[in-house]
Amino acid sequence: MNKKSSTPTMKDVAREAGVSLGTVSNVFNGAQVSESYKIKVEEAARKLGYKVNRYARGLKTNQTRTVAFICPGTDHPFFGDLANYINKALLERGYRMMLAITQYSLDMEQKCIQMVTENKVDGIIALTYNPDLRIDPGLPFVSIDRFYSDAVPCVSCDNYSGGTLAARKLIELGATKLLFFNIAPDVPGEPDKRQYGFESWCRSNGIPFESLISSDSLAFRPFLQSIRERIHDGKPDFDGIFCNTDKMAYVVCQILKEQGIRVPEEVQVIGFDGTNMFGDYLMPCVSSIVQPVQDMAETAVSLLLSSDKSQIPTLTCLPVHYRAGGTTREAVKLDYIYGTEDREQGRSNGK
Amino acid sequence: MNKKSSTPTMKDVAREAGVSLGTVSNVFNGAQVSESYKIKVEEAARKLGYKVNRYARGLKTNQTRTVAFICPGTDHPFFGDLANYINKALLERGYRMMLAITQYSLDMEQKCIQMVTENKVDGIIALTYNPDLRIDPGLPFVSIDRFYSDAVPCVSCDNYSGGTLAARKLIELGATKLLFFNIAPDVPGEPDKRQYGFESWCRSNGIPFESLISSDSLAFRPFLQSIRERIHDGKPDFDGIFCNTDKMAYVVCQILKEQGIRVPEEVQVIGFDGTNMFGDYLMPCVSSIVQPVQDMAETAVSLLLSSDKSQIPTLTCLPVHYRAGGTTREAVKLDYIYGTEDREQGRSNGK
DNA sequence: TATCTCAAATGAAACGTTTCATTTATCCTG
DNA sequence: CAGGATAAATGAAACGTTTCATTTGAGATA
Repeated sequence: MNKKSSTPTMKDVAREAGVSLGTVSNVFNGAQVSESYKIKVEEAARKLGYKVNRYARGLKTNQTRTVAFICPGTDHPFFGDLANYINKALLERGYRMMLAITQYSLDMEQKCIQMVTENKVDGIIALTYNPDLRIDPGLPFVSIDRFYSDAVPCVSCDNYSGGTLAARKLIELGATKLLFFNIAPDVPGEPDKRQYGFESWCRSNGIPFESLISSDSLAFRPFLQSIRERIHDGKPDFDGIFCNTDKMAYVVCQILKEQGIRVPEEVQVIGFDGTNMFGDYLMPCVSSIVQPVQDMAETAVSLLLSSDKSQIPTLTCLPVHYRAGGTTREAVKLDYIYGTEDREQGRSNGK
Repeated sequence: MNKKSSTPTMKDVAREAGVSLGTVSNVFNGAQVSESYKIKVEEAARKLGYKVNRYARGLKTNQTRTVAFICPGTDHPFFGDLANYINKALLERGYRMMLAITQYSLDMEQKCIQMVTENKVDGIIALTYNPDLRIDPGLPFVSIDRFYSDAVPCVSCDNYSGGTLAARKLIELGATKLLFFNIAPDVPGEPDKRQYGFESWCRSNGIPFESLISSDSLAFRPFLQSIRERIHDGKPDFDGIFCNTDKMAYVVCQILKEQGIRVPEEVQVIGFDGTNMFGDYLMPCVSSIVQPVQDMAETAVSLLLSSDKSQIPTLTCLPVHYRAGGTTREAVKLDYIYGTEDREQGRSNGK
């Protein structure tokens, strides 16, 4: 019956409907077509099971309604959430997300840019660490958490205020001598400002504090070592800790527990990220400065897709807030599981 | 200088190198080309900054070296890990992953299939729930955790043995009366076998048990309600709980805590998934039956890409194992943080 | 009726590759 | 040195769309 068994093309649809190729194209692109022809074409397309060939279209139009998100991995809850929200925001605007994973490798970051460029994406949102990234000035690009240049808009949260807030909260909740923990990043980035905010607030308010920065750039083991050295047995000489990430906060809590130091009774701990594992159901979680992940995703997408390129801010810092968890001494009893209806976030599918 | 300012094509490279179009193509596809010509072409390509146009190539070859992974979301640690490993396995084989997120919506599952088909992927790996999914028999397809038909290979873990193992472990660790918790799935799937394995082992060994299945299909709230009803105040009439997922296990632990029941002293809890949040650093985590996520990813990829389609098993069940966490009474003290060097998993970048 | 207008339909050309039937060059063999 | 065999290079055609200059035809106008 069919001349060929392969997937039907517009030409097949045109023949089936008894119209020209251009008309078929016009139907699928919403151009001016008389109602009767439109119906004929749509019917033929349905009958043949026609699907547009995005490669032919992309070749011709040179735009793909696809945006790349380059990120270290989906294995970390923060990145996983971010990818999820960016995907959502793009979908709502009629775009597709192409995810490129770098596995925390600086070389891969450049390769991913190359790859997504070959795929003719209409823009790139990137969470990268490589300071020497070569960015094509012709391709819309939004960076997350890393400032490259005035030509590359950067979206981050208000890290500085987050640091300030953490210090203030710890003091308000009864701590008197503070510690800051971090792993030294090997390239500067927006998150560094958490420390500046923390230290600056402590200084302004005459609060004694100490910052402990594990030197070895990106590995976690030396970090464990250095905090274990700092937290010697017996009575600790501090009672409030601010960690640069939630993950570090969990580790610190564990080490405190090892040493027989009770959290939050003796020492209170605040992390950063607001990691929302298992929705809100992982309890008790670490107290944390919450990044507005969804806002960041939305903002990155709308900046990238914005048509008025002259109006785009160089750096956008979105507001953070504090979320009480199980590692601080809140006056009011926590009430997560009994929480209000709006905490339920759609279907969970039992997972 | 340049005839046109747009991105250079193979034609431009051919002109620059003083060779024919076909030769340029041969160079980039590893066909037989003399060394001197190869060098000329590569030099010209570098000079012009030539990048292959995947849309032109895809149009011509009708294959894209891209595989779609359709999954509910990257916000759940299990899916996030899976996506990460599938991406890795594909990359190692010279393929790219295209991620399509369904947000747990059955309609979206079909739309995602449509979308990735338009994008001419070479195959699909899907973690879906819709029992009526229309699957193109001409396109390689591997399903995860859901059996569709003999024509669609399914990869899962050994859920049945996992259920068995959970029951056995609880008893070995001193429990005497067991409980199983789950949310009733609205469509059957491989994970259902966890319950069968659990119950079957209990029956064979004369262990008293009870299975509590929250009826409302996919929401988490009724689940909370039903376990709270079951766990009434005072002395519980059970001392071991197996939960169908880690997330449920965390919730159950939290509710037990609310009721003043100590874990693991009075009641021990085992979950399912082996969720590896923050690498291995979230401690103490829930005791769990660990799914071999990486193996599952590798297997799905190699089944999909296997050239000998006649040899592909209908159902592949990969072995699970038990991982002690903080919710069971192990004889030996846990030692995660002090663990051996091989627990460190590459760079963590401070996140 | 002849002419003009304008919307609708047409179909050839182009997008940047790969493919493959020819052509050209090189090296042996007798 | 003629003839044959092999390897390398060539360039036109094709992939399935979109685009756009052109054609068609139905009303409206004179």
